Amino acid sequence: MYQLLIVDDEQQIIELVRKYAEHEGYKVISCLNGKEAIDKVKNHDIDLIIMDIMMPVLDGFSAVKEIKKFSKVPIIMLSARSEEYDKLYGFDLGIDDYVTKPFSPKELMMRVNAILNRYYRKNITSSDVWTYDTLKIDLDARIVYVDDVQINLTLKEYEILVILTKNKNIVVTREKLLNDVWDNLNGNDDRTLDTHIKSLRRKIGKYSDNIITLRRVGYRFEAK
Amino acid sequence: MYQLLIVDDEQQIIELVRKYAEHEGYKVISCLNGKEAIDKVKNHDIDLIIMDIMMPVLDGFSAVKEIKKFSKVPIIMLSARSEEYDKLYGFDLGIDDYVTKPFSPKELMMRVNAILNRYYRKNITSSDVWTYDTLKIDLDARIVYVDDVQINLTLKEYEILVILTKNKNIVVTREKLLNDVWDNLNGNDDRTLDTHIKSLRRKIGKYSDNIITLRRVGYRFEAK
DNA sequence: AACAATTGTTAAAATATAGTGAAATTTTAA
DNA sequence: TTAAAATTTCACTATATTTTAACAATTGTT
Repeated sequence: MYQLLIVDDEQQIIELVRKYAEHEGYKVISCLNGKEAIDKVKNHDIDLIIMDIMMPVLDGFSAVKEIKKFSKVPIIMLSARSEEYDKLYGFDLGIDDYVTKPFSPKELMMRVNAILNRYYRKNITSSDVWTYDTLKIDLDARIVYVDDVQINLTLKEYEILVILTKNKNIVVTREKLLNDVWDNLNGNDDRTLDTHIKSLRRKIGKYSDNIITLRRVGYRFEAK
Repeated sequence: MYQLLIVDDEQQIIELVRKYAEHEGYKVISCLNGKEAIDKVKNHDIDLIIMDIMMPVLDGFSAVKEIKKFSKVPIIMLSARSEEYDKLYGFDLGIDDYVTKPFSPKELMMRVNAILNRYYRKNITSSDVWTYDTLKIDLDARIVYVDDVQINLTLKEYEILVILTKNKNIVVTREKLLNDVWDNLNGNDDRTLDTHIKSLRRKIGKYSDNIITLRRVGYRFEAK
């Protein structure tokens, strides 16, 4: 479960966002200014910050600058349209997104979801077992089972399978696979990827048909 | 996928922005002055323009004035710092945002994202599905359904359908389709496009009549 | 109505792309 | 160092996709 930190000097805003965030299944903690926010990030396991810019004691900019020194937590900034908007320009603070006030809480939540998905997609691999029917991928142990029988995948085969299943029902382009599985992006026109797909398909047996080929695009792991 | 048009007489700037924009997943086309920009907007499916003001042949203001006559595409203007008069003038033209040079490409991208999200009211979550009656286009999975039955479209068919539905109730010229779906604009007088339209219509069955032919102009996807 | 211009239709040809299997090469582990 | 495993390469095959081309149908114009 993800934990959000909401930083705003208006209690009303905090409660509004809290309501929506909790409805989405997030845990919420909050505080009223940048100084408190720094403390919270130091002492809690925060997954994402929603921070206002104009606040007493310590403003959003300064807080972000400070937080970025010791944390990589993604941040969404809130700002009133005219004044603070321009301040964002010129600062390369590494903010992930920003939303101007007044905002729609629903849209804010969509952005929160998007960032959390994007940001933590790769980290989800820790301590998790991914299952589709009787295809099981133990990401900790790096073992794949089909019908409870362990199958031996090579590094490349395994990485391809993980990328495809992590993006189940989403097309993964050839280019993305080449970039992700292979460090060097060759202007690749040999059959390396195809060959690995082939051996992967052979090894996962009855699930080979779940790896759909999309000509001129890439592959998609199809899961109901 | 959104397509950006970058208009600047400095090739360096174009390449800088292109690099960031492509990294964000945008498709980029570019040109060097306002006159070319007008042509590009007429003949390509552009979702947002990033345009410099000071350019030879035709400056940014004149180009915007012209483009606004026939298109609602959102525009971000670029300009050298401290041209306050220019700034005001620009906003009068219905420009969506304004960035002064030198700018941070990351910040520019944030503004691009913000405008595209606001303008097209599209969510940035992972489930991007366009629906008209029982015609459903899952853009992530690249799957099209009619009456909940998956239909298989080739790359070209799919791209044509996406462009048409993205511009629902708006004419997409033949030339736009040829430019957008095919990289190379042949002085095309064969029946390639028609053939693809034909097979697309066949595949989408009862929705084939929603693709309206406009003689000498192009096609329009008609949605109530 | 006659004609020109444009788009629709069809099947076949041409092209592009992914799949395959074996061999060559590189990496890894013993 | 050597054998085995993993990976890449490559020629070839299979197949899907795209284009071509000839002709038909439709629409617009006079």
